Amino acid sequence: MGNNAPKPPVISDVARAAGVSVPTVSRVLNGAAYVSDEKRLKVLQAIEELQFRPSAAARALVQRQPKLIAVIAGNTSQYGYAETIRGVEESARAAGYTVSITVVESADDETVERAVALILEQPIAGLVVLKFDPPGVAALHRLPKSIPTVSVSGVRETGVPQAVLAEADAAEELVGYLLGLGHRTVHHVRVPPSRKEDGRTTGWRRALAAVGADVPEPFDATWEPESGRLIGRELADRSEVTAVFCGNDEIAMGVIRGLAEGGKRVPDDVSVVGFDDHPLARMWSPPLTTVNQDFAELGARAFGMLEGILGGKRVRKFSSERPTLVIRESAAAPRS
Amino acid sequence: MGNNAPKPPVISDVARAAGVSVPTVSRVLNGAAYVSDEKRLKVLQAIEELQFRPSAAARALVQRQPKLIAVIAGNTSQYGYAETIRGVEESARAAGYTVSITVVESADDETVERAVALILEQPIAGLVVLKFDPPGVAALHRLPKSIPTVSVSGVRETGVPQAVLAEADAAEELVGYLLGLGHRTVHHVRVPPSRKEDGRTTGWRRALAAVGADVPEPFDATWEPESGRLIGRELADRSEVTAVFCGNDEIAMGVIRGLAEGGKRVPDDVSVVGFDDHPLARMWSPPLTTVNQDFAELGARAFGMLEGILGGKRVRKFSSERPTLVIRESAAAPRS
DNA sequence: TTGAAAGCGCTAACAA
DNA sequence: TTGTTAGCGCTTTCAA
Repeated sequence: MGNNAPKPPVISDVARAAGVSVPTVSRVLNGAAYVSDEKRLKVLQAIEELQFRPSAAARALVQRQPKLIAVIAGNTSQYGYAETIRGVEESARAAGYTVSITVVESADDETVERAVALILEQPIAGLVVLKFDPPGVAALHRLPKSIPTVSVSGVRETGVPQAVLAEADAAEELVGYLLGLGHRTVHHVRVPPSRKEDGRTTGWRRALAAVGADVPEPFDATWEPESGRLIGRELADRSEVTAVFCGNDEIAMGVIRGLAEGGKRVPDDVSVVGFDDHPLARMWSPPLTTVNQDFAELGARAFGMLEGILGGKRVRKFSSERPTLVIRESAAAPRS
Repeated sequence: MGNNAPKPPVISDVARAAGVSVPTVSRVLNGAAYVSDEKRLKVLQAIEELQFRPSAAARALVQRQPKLIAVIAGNTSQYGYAETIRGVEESARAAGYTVSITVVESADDETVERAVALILEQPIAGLVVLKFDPPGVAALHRLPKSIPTVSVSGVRETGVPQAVLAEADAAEELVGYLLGLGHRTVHHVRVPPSRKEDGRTTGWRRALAAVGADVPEPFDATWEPESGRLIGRELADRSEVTAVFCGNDEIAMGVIRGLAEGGKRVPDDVSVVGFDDHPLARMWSPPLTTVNQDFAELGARAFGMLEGILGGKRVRKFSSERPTLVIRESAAAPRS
């Protein structure tokens, strides 16, 4: 079997059916020039009858403005990523663009190169790169400068225009809050950083420095909550830890579970805070103190910048937003 | 400012630079026919120098086989959706395809029509429709049959080829387990169903019928854990409920929180089970008893079927997989 | 208001 | 092994 399907009608079929020339059909398609009502009607009818859909490929070729935006990301199902992508997709769709997603699984040359090549094989109008992690950063470096690009990140950096979340400031505030509760210092479990150090970690360091607190060695988690659980178990055995700042809520949940398995209660024995304000954060026991980040808005903003560039507008280098502290019940004063 | 960027080189630029004809360049590009090593080298050099990338639009136009797969979904960030999309993307990428995502926000005609039109404006090779919910189902109905399509769902249905999860069987097993624990009946909180009734609900009904238990009116949640919390609060006041089967883990977590707010403990006062085996399910307190569904595998399977169709192969109508029960600690025998 | 002609960047057929 | 010639389906001149 296979392709015995009747091949789709093309513009000339419509023209013939309507008894007009091809350019006339094109004109009604684009609503561009004057077409007599009579012919317009005939054309419309023919289109309807034949179920005609103009070929996207041909259009892209001749118009030189594809309606496809490519998003490059290190992963797609992690909360922050998924929400950012949702924001991009939603606003892109409203503006008549489709979005493609390509994940770059690791930062090694071959993987990055393959993913980039794949993307460039598509007729794309522009790119949004989620550079929350090393693969994203690596991909950004491989991209030809000739394609309009916007990046999305948690820290300001020079380069392409960027939609950014002021994570460092928010993290500093959050850790400052913990310190204010009376904790001597705050331990840190970080998620995979985009570079040597990401905004969350920087903010943590700044808060500790501000009060002259000890700066303990951070723990490294992966994106999996399970890695948080393992770290939680370790933490449970360290009697000096009274407060833990986790790189995101999912890791915080894992850490809390690990702590529980190790016999420690939150927030009675140790305070644990997260980051992102995941929808489950407030359902957790205890409800998580965290920082609310509007990733969907971030994605929308990134698309907005890209749209500006595509429209030939002058676009600001940065568009940043400040996350907000959300105090719930997973942090308390240390036991005296 | 805007487009003062030098426009990208095209194949004829390469041909000129390499001192060969355009088709020769095309030949080395596609590795198709014989090209002398000498010319091949020159061409390769020219390509490198000019940073030439063949136009995807032109290729799609002439080859009639675009390398883009469109995924249509009711949402993108919900766990099951996100994972399925990841599975599609991953296997598509391995096969040299890019995937685009379009969300259909509701099932109303206009929304569906707009989304479909957007997708059809792209040069797509095939479609994967996630019909876990009404928007997905509606979209599927609007799609022209001329485009190779595969759907993904929790229940077998005729129509286009389908990758399916045998949710009803798994739900039946899970509810049966609860009944086996000694519960008189099991209440049900369902997530937005794809049609009048989805597999999870059907399985629940079957399990109750099998033992002649009462069939209480199900509760309807949205995709938001918060809706589960609200329902949990209601449930807390109903002393006859001893076991609750939730449509997914996130809702289960919300329900448990609501129950806790209403003074009920899980599983001591009431047993609650979820569905999906979300990565956070085992981190929860208590760890959630649920059903493991391999959505990524489901997505991969869907792409596999699509690839088969595109390759002109004969493809089976269904490809199903049986989820597995995961017993943890959120369910126990009822208090006597 | 309309049609004829040209061309977008590429690949496929056909000679040479 | 290579170049010449034709399109792919559409939009955009340019005349009429």
